[in-house]
Amino acid sequence: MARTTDGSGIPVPQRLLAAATRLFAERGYDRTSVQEIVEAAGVTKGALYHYFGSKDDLLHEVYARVLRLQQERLDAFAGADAPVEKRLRDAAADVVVTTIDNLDDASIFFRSMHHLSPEKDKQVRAERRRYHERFRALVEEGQREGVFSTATPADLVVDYHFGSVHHLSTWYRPDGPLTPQQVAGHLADLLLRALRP
Amino acid sequence: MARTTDGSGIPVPQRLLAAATRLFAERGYDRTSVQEIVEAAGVTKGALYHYFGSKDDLLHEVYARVLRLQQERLDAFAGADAPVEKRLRDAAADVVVTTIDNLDDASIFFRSMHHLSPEKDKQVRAERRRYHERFRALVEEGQREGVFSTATPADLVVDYHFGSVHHLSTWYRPDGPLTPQQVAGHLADLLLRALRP
DNA sequence: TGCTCCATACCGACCGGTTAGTCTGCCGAG
DNA sequence: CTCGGCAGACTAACCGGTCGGTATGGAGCA
Repeated sequence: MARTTDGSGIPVPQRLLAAATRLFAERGYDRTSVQEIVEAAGVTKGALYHYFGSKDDLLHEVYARVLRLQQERLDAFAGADAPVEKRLRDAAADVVVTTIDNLDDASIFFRSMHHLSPEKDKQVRAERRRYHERFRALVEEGQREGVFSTATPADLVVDYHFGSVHHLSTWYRPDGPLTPQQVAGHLADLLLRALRP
Repeated sequence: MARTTDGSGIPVPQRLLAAATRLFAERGYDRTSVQEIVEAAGVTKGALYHYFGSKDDLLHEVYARVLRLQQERLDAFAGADAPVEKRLRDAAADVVVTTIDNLDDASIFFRSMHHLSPEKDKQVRAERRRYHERFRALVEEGQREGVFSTATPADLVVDYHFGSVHHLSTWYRPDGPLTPQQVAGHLADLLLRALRP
Protein backbone atom coordinates (compact mmCIF):
# COMPACT_ATOMS: atom_id res chain seq x y z
CA MET A 1 0.00 0.00 0.00
CA ALA A 2 1.44 3.31 -1.07
CA ARG A 3 1.94 5.96 1.61
CA THR A 4 0.26 8.59 -0.52
CA THR A 5 -3.26 7.40 0.11
CA ASP A 6 -5.35 6.32 3.02
CA GLY A 7 -8.57 4.33 2.91
CA SER A 8 -10.25 6.95 0.75
CA GLY A 9 -7.73 6.55 -2.06
CA ILE A 10 -7.36 10.32 -2.43
CA PRO A 11 -3.75 11.57 -2.52
CA VAL A 12 -2.50 13.62 0.39
CA PRO A 13 -1.93 16.95 -1.43
CA GLN A 14 -5.51 16.97 -2.65
CA ARG A 15 -6.83 16.03 0.76
CA LEU A 16 -4.89 18.92 2.25
CA LEU A 17 -6.20 21.35 -0.34
CA ALA A 18 -9.77 20.21 0.16
CA ALA A 19 -9.52 20.46 3.94
CA ALA A 20 -7.94 23.90 3.70
CA THR A 21 -10.60 25.15 1.30
CA ARG A 22 -13.41 24.07 3.57
CA LEU A 23 -11.81 25.46 6.70
CA PHE A 24 -10.75 28.76 5.12
CA ALA A 25 -14.31 29.29 3.93
CA GLU A 26 -15.75 28.30 7.28
CA ARG A 27 -13.57 30.21 9.71
CA GLY A 28 -11.42 32.44 7.56
CA TYR A 29 -7.75 32.15 6.73
CA ASP A 30 -6.27 33.56 9.91
CA ARG A 31 -8.63 31.68 12.16
CA THR A 32 -7.62 28.38 10.62
CA SER A 33 -4.45 26.94 12.11
CA VAL A 34 -2.12 24.72 10.17
CA GLN A 35 -2.70 22.14 12.86
CA GLU A 36 -6.43 22.08 12.14
CA ILE A 37 -5.84 21.63 8.43
CA VAL A 38 -3.53 18.68 8.84
CA GLU A 39 -5.86 17.07 11.36
CA ALA A 40 -8.82 17.45 9.00
CA ALA A 41 -6.73 15.88 6.25
CA GLY A 42 -5.61 13.07 8.55
CA VAL A 43 -1.90 13.83 8.34
CA THR A 44 0.64 15.92 10.24
CA LYS A 45 2.55 19.11 9.62
CA GLY A 46 5.44 17.22 8.09
CA ALA A 47 3.21 16.15 5.24
CA LEU A 48 1.87 19.62 4.62
CA TYR A 49 5.28 21.25 4.48
CA HIS A 50 6.50 18.44 2.32
CA TYR A 51 4.06 19.39 -0.44
CA PHE A 52 3.51 23.10 0.16
CA GLY A 53 5.96 25.84 0.90
CA SER A 54 3.84 27.71 3.37
CA LYS A 55 0.33 28.29 4.59
CA ASP A 56 -0.25 31.03 2.07
CA ASP A 57 1.01 28.73 -0.65
CA LEU A 58 -2.00 26.63 0.14
CA LEU A 59 -4.24 29.65 -0.21
CA HIS A 60 -2.59 30.54 -3.48
CA GLU A 61 -3.39 27.07 -4.84
CA VAL A 62 -7.04 27.64 -4.07
CA TYR A 63 -6.94 30.86 -6.07
CA ALA A 64 -5.06 29.31 -8.97
CA ARG A 65 -7.59 26.53 -9.26
CA VAL A 66 -10.58 28.85 -9.32
CA LEU A 67 -9.03 31.30 -11.74
CA ARG A 68 -8.07 28.57 -14.18
CA LEU A 69 -11.53 27.10 -14.10
CA GLN A 70 -13.36 30.38 -14.61
CA GLN A 71 -11.07 31.56 -17.36
CA GLU A 72 -11.47 28.31 -19.30
CA ARG A 73 -15.23 28.49 -19.08
CA LEU A 74 -15.40 32.13 -20.10
CA ASP A 75 -13.16 31.48 -23.08
CA ALA A 76 -15.46 28.70 -24.22
CA PHE A 77 -18.61 30.81 -24.00
CA ALA A 78 -17.13 34.01 -25.35
CA GLY A 79 -15.56 32.27 -28.32
CA ALA A 80 -18.69 30.39 -29.32
CA ASP A 81 -20.33 30.90 -32.68
CA ALA A 82 -23.44 32.82 -31.71
CA PRO A 83 -24.81 36.35 -31.53
CA VAL A 84 -23.15 38.49 -28.89
CA GLU A 85 -26.36 38.65 -26.88
CA LYS A 86 -26.42 34.91 -26.45
CA ARG A 87 -22.71 34.67 -25.74
CA LEU A 88 -22.89 37.27 -22.99
CA ARG A 89 -26.01 35.75 -21.50
CA ASP A 90 -24.50 32.27 -21.46
CA ALA A 91 -21.24 33.50 -19.98
CA ALA A 92 -23.03 35.57 -17.34
CA ALA A 93 -25.24 32.66 -16.34
CA ASP A 94 -22.40 30.16 -16.33
CA VAL A 95 -20.24 32.14 -13.94
CA VAL A 96 -23.17 32.18 -11.54
CA VAL A 97 -23.67 28.42 -11.71
CA THR A 98 -19.95 27.72 -11.40
CA THR A 99 -19.71 30.05 -8.43
CA ILE A 100 -22.61 28.39 -6.66
CA ASP A 101 -21.11 24.98 -7.36
CA ASN A 102 -17.96 26.15 -5.60
CA LEU A 103 -19.33 28.46 -2.95
CA ASP A 104 -16.42 27.77 -0.60
CA ASP A 105 -13.96 29.02 -3.18
CA ALA A 106 -16.10 32.07 -3.73
CA SER A 107 -16.24 33.09 -0.08
CA ILE A 108 -12.51 32.66 0.20
CA PHE A 109 -11.77 34.54 -2.98
CA PHE A 110 -12.72 38.06 -2.05
CA ARG A 111 -12.46 37.74 1.69
CA SER A 112 -8.88 36.50 1.78
CA MET A 113 -7.18 38.34 -1.09
CA HIS A 114 -5.24 40.50 1.32
CA HIS A 115 -3.72 37.47 2.99
CA LEU A 116 -1.68 36.57 -0.04
CA SER A 117 1.94 37.63 -0.16
CA PRO A 118 2.49 40.73 -2.32
CA GLU A 119 3.86 38.81 -5.29
CA LYS A 120 1.09 36.21 -5.26
CA ASP A 121 -1.45 38.95 -4.80
CA LYS A 122 -0.08 40.69 -7.86
CA GLN A 123 -0.24 37.50 -9.87
CA VAL A 124 -3.83 36.82 -8.85
CA ARG A 125 -4.87 40.36 -9.62
CA ALA A 126 -3.33 40.16 -13.06
CA GLU A 127 -5.23 36.97 -13.87
CA ARG A 128 -8.38 38.45 -12.45
CA ARG A 129 -7.92 41.49 -14.64
CA ARG A 130 -7.57 39.41 -17.77
CA TYR A 131 -10.82 37.74 -16.88
CA HIS A 132 -12.53 41.06 -16.34
CA GLU A 133 -11.28 42.37 -19.66
CA ARG A 134 -12.42 39.34 -21.58
CA PHE A 135 -15.86 39.84 -20.16
CA ARG A 136 -15.81 43.55 -20.83
CA ALA A 137 -14.89 42.91 -24.45
CA LEU A 138 -18.16 41.07 -24.87
CA VAL A 139 -20.13 44.01 -23.57
CA GLU A 140 -18.24 46.45 -25.76
CA GLU A 141 -18.78 44.28 -28.80
CA GLY A 142 -22.53 44.38 -28.21
CA GLN A 143 -22.41 48.11 -27.67
CA ARG A 144 -20.60 48.67 -30.97
CA GLU A 145 -23.12 46.52 -32.76
CA GLY A 146 -25.91 48.53 -31.23
CA VAL A 147 -27.60 45.63 -29.47
CA PHE A 148 -26.57 46.92 -26.03
CA SER A 149 -27.15 50.37 -24.58
CA THR A 150 -24.11 52.60 -24.34
CA ALA A 151 -25.56 54.60 -21.49
CA THR A 152 -23.26 52.91 -18.96
CA PRO A 153 -19.51 52.39 -19.43
CA ALA A 154 -18.74 48.71 -20.10
CA ASP A 155 -16.37 48.56 -17.12
CA LEU A 156 -19.13 49.50 -14.75
CA VAL A 157 -21.50 47.00 -16.28
CA VAL A 158 -18.99 44.23 -15.70
CA ASP A 159 -18.40 45.29 -12.11
CA TYR A 160 -22.12 45.47 -11.60
CA HIS A 161 -22.58 41.88 -12.64
CA PHE A 162 -19.52 40.54 -10.82
CA GLY A 163 -20.70 42.31 -7.74
CA SER A 164 -23.78 40.17 -7.70
CA VAL A 165 -21.69 37.05 -8.32
CA HIS A 166 -19.33 38.00 -5.52
CA HIS A 167 -22.33 38.55 -3.26
CA LEU A 168 -23.72 35.06 -3.86
CA SER A 169 -21.68 33.48 -1.09
CA THR A 170 -23.29 35.89 1.35
CA TRP A 171 -26.88 34.98 0.74
CA TYR A 172 -27.24 31.88 -1.41
CA ARG A 173 -28.10 28.69 0.48
CA PRO A 174 -28.25 25.32 -1.29
CA ASP A 175 -31.38 24.45 0.67
CA GLY A 176 -33.15 27.62 -0.44
CA PRO A 177 -36.06 27.77 -2.88
CA LEU A 178 -34.02 28.46 -6.02
CA THR A 179 -31.77 26.09 -7.94
CA PRO A 180 -28.41 27.37 -9.15
CA GLN A 181 -29.76 27.40 -12.70
CA GLN A 182 -32.76 29.48 -11.71
CA VAL A 183 -30.62 32.03 -9.92
CA ALA A 184 -28.25 32.13 -12.88
CA GLY A 185 -31.14 32.66 -15.26
CA HIS A 186 -32.53 35.52 -13.23
CA LEU A 187 -29.21 37.28 -12.77
CA ALA A 188 -28.34 36.93 -16.45
CA ASP A 189 -31.77 38.33 -17.32
CA LEU A 190 -31.23 41.32 -15.08
CA LEU A 191 -27.94 42.02 -16.80
CA LEU A 192 -29.37 41.70 -20.29
CA ARG A 193 -32.41 43.77 -19.44
CA ALA A 194 -30.21 46.50 -17.99
CA LEU A 195 -28.33 46.51 -21.28
CA ARG A 196 -31.38 46.85 -23.55
CA PRO A 197 -30.99 49.96 -25.67
CA MET B 1 -7.56 69.93 30.90
CA ALA B 2 -9.60 66.76 30.89
CA ARG B 3 -7.80 63.48 30.36
CA THR B 4 -10.30 62.47 27.73
CA THR B 5 -8.81 64.56 24.98
CA ASP B 6 -5.40 65.30 23.57
CA GLY B 7 -4.42 68.19 21.38
CA SER B 8 -6.97 67.23 18.74
CA GLY B 9 -9.88 67.67 21.13
CA ILE B 10 -11.41 64.36 20.02
CA PRO B 11 -12.45 62.05 22.88
CA VAL B 12 -10.50 58.85 23.36
CA PRO B 13 -13.30 56.36 22.55
CA GLN B 14 -13.88 58.00 19.18
CA ARG B 15 -10.19 58.12 18.45
CA LEU B 16 -9.97 54.41 19.17
CA LEU B 17 -12.93 53.64 16.94
CA ALA B 18 -11.54 55.70 14.10
CA ALA B 19 -8.12 54.10 14.35
CA ALA B 20 -9.64 50.62 14.51
CA THR B 21 -11.81 51.27 11.48
CA ARG B 22 -8.91 52.40 9.38
CA LEU B 23 -6.65 49.54 10.44
CA PHE B 24 -9.31 46.84 10.12
CA ALA B 25 -10.00 48.00 6.57
CA GLU B 26 -6.32 48.21 5.75
CA ARG B 27 -4.99 44.94 7.12
CA GLY B 28 -8.06 43.00 8.18
CA TYR B 29 -9.35 42.30 11.66
CA ASP B 30 -7.03 39.44 12.59
CA ARG B 31 -3.95 41.11 11.21
CA THR B 32 -4.56 44.20 13.32
CA SER B 33 -3.23 43.89 16.84
CA VAL B 34 -4.73 45.71 19.76
CA GLN B 35 -1.32 47.23 20.29
CA GLU B 36 -1.40 48.82 16.84
CA ILE B 37 -4.83 50.27 17.45
CA VAL B 38 -3.92 51.92 20.71
CA GLU B 39 -0.70 53.28 19.24
CA ALA B 40 -2.57 54.77 16.30
CA ALA B 41 -5.00 56.36 18.72
CA GLY B 42 -2.18 57.67 20.89
CA VAL B 43 -3.18 55.78 24.04
CA THR B 44 -2.43 52.40 25.65
CA LYS B 45 -4.28 49.17 26.22
CA GLY B 46 -5.55 50.37 29.55
CA ALA B 47 -7.58 53.02 27.79
CA LEU B 48 -9.01 50.64 25.24
CA TYR B 49 -10.14 48.08 27.78
CA HIS B 50 -11.51 50.85 29.92
CA TYR B 51 -14.02 51.80 27.23
CA PHE B 52 -14.49 48.55 25.32
CA GLY B 53 -15.01 45.04 26.57
CA SER B 54 -12.95 43.30 23.96
CA LYS B 55 -11.44 43.59 20.52
CA ASP B 56 -14.55 42.27 18.87
CA ASP B 57 -16.60 44.78 20.82
CA LEU B 58 -14.73 47.39 18.86
CA LEU B 59 -15.63 45.64 15.62
CA HIS B 60 -19.23 45.45 16.68
CA GLU B 61 -19.30 49.20 17.22
CA VAL B 62 -18.14 49.72 13.66
CA TYR B 63 -21.01 47.60 12.43
CA ALA B 64 -23.55 49.31 14.65
CA ARG B 65 -22.49 52.71 13.38
CA VAL B 66 -22.78 51.73 9.72
CA LEU B 67 -26.08 49.96 10.12
CA ARG B 68 -27.63 52.88 11.94
CA LEU B 69 -26.48 55.32 9.30
CA GLN B 70 -27.70 53.29 6.34
CA GLN B 71 -31.04 52.50 7.93
CA GLU B 72 -31.69 56.16 8.68
CA ARG B 73 -30.91 57.18 5.14
CA LEU B 74 -33.01 54.47 3.58
CA ASP B 75 -35.95 55.37 5.80
CA ALA B 76 -35.71 58.97 4.67
CA PHE B 77 -35.65 58.13 0.97
CA ALA B 78 -38.21 55.33 1.10
CA GLY B 79 -40.65 57.42 3.08
CA ALA B 80 -40.45 60.47 0.84
CA ASP B 81 -43.46 61.84 -0.99
CA ALA B 82 -42.65 60.84 -4.55
CA PRO B 83 -43.42 58.15 -7.13
CA VAL B 84 -41.95 54.78 -6.28
CA GLU B 85 -39.59 54.96 -9.23
CA LYS B 86 -37.96 58.08 -7.89
CA ARG B 87 -37.85 56.80 -4.33
CA LEU B 88 -36.12 53.59 -5.37
CA ARG B 89 -33.71 55.41 -7.65
CA ASP B 90 -32.78 57.91 -4.96
CA ALA B 91 -32.35 55.21 -2.34
CA ALA B 92 -30.28 53.04 -4.66
CA ALA B 93 -28.03 55.93 -5.62
CA ASP B 94 -27.70 57.15 -2.05
CA VAL B 95 -26.48 53.83 -0.70
CA VAL B 96 -23.76 53.91 -3.34
CA VAL B 97 -22.62 57.41 -2.41
CA THR B 98 -22.74 56.66 1.30
CA THR B 99 -20.78 53.47 0.78
CA ILE B 100 -18.10 55.24 -1.23
CA ASP B 101 -17.92 57.96 1.39
CA ASN B 102 -17.22 55.27 3.95
CA LEU B 103 -15.25 52.74 1.94
CA ASP B 104 -13.37 51.57 5.03
CA ASP B 105 -16.58 50.57 6.71
CA ALA B 106 -17.70 48.79 3.57
CA SER B 107 -14.59 46.67 3.22
CA ILE B 108 -14.81 45.70 6.86
CA PHE B 109 -18.49 44.94 6.71
CA PHE B 110 -18.54 41.90 4.52
CA ARG B 111 -15.00 40.74 5.04
CA SER B 112 -15.12 40.56 8.81
CA MET B 113 -18.65 39.41 9.58
CA HIS B 114 -17.41 36.01 10.67
CA HIS B 115 -15.13 37.55 13.27
CA LEU B 116 -18.04 38.69 15.39
CA SER B 117 -19.09 36.55 18.31
CA PRO B 118 -22.18 34.43 17.56
CA GLU B 119 -24.56 36.69 19.46
CA LYS B 120 -23.26 39.88 17.90
CA ASP B 121 -23.28 38.22 14.51
CA LYS B 122 -26.92 37.33 15.02
CA GLN B 123 -27.76 40.88 16.02
CA VAL B 124 -26.00 42.35 13.00
CA ARG B 125 -27.68 39.91 10.64
CA ALA B 126 -31.07 40.79 12.04
CA GLU B 127 -30.49 44.51 11.46
CA ARG B 128 -29.15 43.79 8.02
CA ARG B 129 -32.24 41.80 7.24
CA ARG B 130 -34.51 44.64 8.26
CA TYR B 131 -32.62 46.88 5.89
CA HIS B 132 -32.92 44.37 3.08
CA GLU B 133 -36.65 44.04 3.63
CA ARG B 134 -37.25 47.77 3.65
CA PHE B 135 -35.51 47.96 0.30
CA ARG B 136 -37.36 44.97 -1.07
CA ALA B 137 -40.67 46.53 -0.08
CA LEU B 138 -39.89 49.40 -2.44
CA VAL B 139 -39.32 47.02 -5.33
CA GLU B 140 -42.48 45.09 -4.57
CA GLU B 141 -44.49 48.27 -4.37
CA GLY B 142 -43.37 49.21 -7.86
CA GLN B 143 -44.09 45.73 -9.10
CA ARG B 144 -47.64 45.85 -7.75
CA GLU B 145 -48.19 49.23 -9.37
CA GLY B 146 -46.96 47.84 -12.64
CA VAL B 147 -44.08 50.30 -13.07
CA PHE B 148 -41.48 47.55 -12.47
CA SER B 149 -41.17 44.22 -14.22
CA THR B 150 -42.21 41.17 -12.20
CA ALA B 151 -39.95 38.85 -14.20
CA THR B 152 -37.45 38.64 -11.34
CA PRO B 153 -38.34 38.03 -7.68
CA ALA B 154 -37.86 41.20 -5.65
CA ASP B 155 -35.46 39.45 -3.28
CA LEU B 156 -33.09 38.68 -6.10
CA VAL B 157 -33.28 42.21 -7.43
CA VAL B 158 -32.26 43.56 -4.05
CA ASP B 159 -29.37 41.12 -3.75
CA TYR B 160 -28.32 42.02 -7.25
CA HIS B 161 -28.04 45.66 -6.39
CA PHE B 162 -26.43 45.15 -3.00
CA GLY B 163 -23.95 42.86 -4.63
CA SER B 164 -22.69 45.74 -6.70
CA VAL B 165 -22.60 47.97 -3.64
CA HIS B 166 -20.70 45.35 -1.70
CA HIS B 167 -18.29 45.02 -4.58
CA LEU B 168 -17.47 48.74 -4.62
CA SER B 169 -14.74 48.44 -2.03
CA THR B 170 -12.97 45.98 -4.31
CA TRP B 171 -12.64 48.19 -7.35
CA TYR B 172 -13.55 51.80 -6.61
CA ARG B 173 -10.62 54.15 -6.16
CA PRO B 174 -11.13 57.79 -5.14
CA ASP B 175 -8.50 58.87 -7.65
CA GLY B 176 -10.27 57.10 -10.49
CA PRO B 177 -12.09 58.82 -13.35
CA LEU B 178 -15.58 58.71 -11.83
CA THR B 179 -16.97 60.72 -8.96
CA PRO B 180 -19.08 58.93 -6.35
CA GLN B 181 -22.15 60.65 -7.74
CA GLN B 182 -21.41 59.48 -11.26
CA VAL B 183 -20.95 55.89 -10.13
CA ALA B 184 -24.13 56.11 -8.09
CA GLY B 185 -26.02 57.47 -11.05
CA HIS B 186 -24.84 54.69 -13.33
CA LEU B 187 -25.55 51.91 -10.86
CA ALA B 188 -29.00 53.27 -10.08
CA ASP B 189 -29.68 53.53 -13.82
CA LEU B 190 -28.68 49.91 -14.33
CA LEU B 191 -31.07 48.85 -11.59
CA LEU B 192 -33.96 50.90 -12.92
CA ARG B 193 -33.33 49.77 -16.49
CA ALA B 194 -33.27 46.15 -15.40
CA LEU B 195 -36.64 46.74 -13.78
CA ARG B 196 -38.34 48.30 -16.81
CA PRO B 197 -41.39 46.21 -17.70
C1' DT C 1 15.30 -14.63 -6.37
C1' DG C 2 17.24 -12.15 -2.66
C1' DC C 3 19.75 -8.27 -0.83
C1' DT C 4 21.38 -3.54 -0.51
C1' DC C 5 20.61 1.15 -0.77
C1' DC C 6 18.41 5.26 -1.42
C1' DA C 7 14.81 8.65 -2.60
C1' DT C 8 10.43 9.78 -1.25
C1' DA C 9 6.87 10.40 2.03
C1' DC C 10 5.74 11.49 6.27
C1' DC C 11 6.03 12.06 11.66
C1' DG C 12 5.85 15.05 15.74
C1' DA C 13 8.53 17.44 19.31
C1' DC C 14 10.24 21.78 19.45
C1' DC C 15 11.30 27.01 18.92
C1' DG C 16 11.01 31.93 18.54
C1' DG C 17 7.73 35.14 18.30
C1' DT C 18 3.16 37.25 18.80
C1' DT C 19 -1.38 38.13 20.92
C1' DA C 20 -5.58 39.32 23.60
C1' DG C 21 -6.56 40.40 27.83
C1' DT C 22 -5.34 41.37 33.07
C1' DC C 23 -3.91 43.85 36.92
C1' DT C 24 -1.65 46.94 39.89
C1' DG C 25 -0.96 51.48 40.60
C1' DC C 26 -0.34 56.49 39.45
C1' DC C 27 -2.33 61.10 38.74
C1' DG C 28 -5.05 65.06 38.39
C1' DA C 29 -9.65 67.06 39.05
C1' DG C 30 -13.35 68.11 42.02
C1' DC D 1 -9.62 62.36 49.96
C1' DT D 2 -11.49 59.89 46.25
C1' DC D 3 -12.51 58.25 42.03
C1' DG D 4 -12.65 58.00 36.99
C1' DG D 5 -9.28 57.61 33.51
C1' DC D 6 -5.58 55.77 32.06
C1' DA D 7 -0.38 53.61 31.93
C1' DG D 8 2.32 49.64 30.88
C1' DA D 9 4.46 45.41 32.59
C1' DC D 10 2.90 40.83 32.62
C1' DT D 11 0.90 36.12 31.45
C1' DA D 12 -0.89 32.12 29.41
C1' DA D 13 -2.06 30.48 25.15
C1' DC D 14 -1.15 29.83 20.45
C1' DC D 15 0.87 29.76 15.89
C1' DG D 16 3.70 29.05 11.69
C1' DG D 17 7.48 26.84 10.48
C1' DT D 18 11.76 23.66 11.27
C1' DC D 19 14.30 19.60 11.67
C1' DG D 20 16.14 15.21 12.90
C1' DG D 21 14.28 10.84 12.57
C1' DT D 22 11.55 6.73 10.62
C1' DA D 23 9.22 3.67 7.37
C1' DT D 24 8.45 1.98 2.69
C1' DG D 25 8.77 0.52 -1.90
C1' DG D 26 11.40 0.05 -5.85
C1' DA D 27 15.99 0.14 -8.61
C1' DG D 28 20.18 -2.18 -9.33
C1' DC D 29 23.03 -5.94 -8.81
C1' DA D 30 24.63 -10.69 -7.78
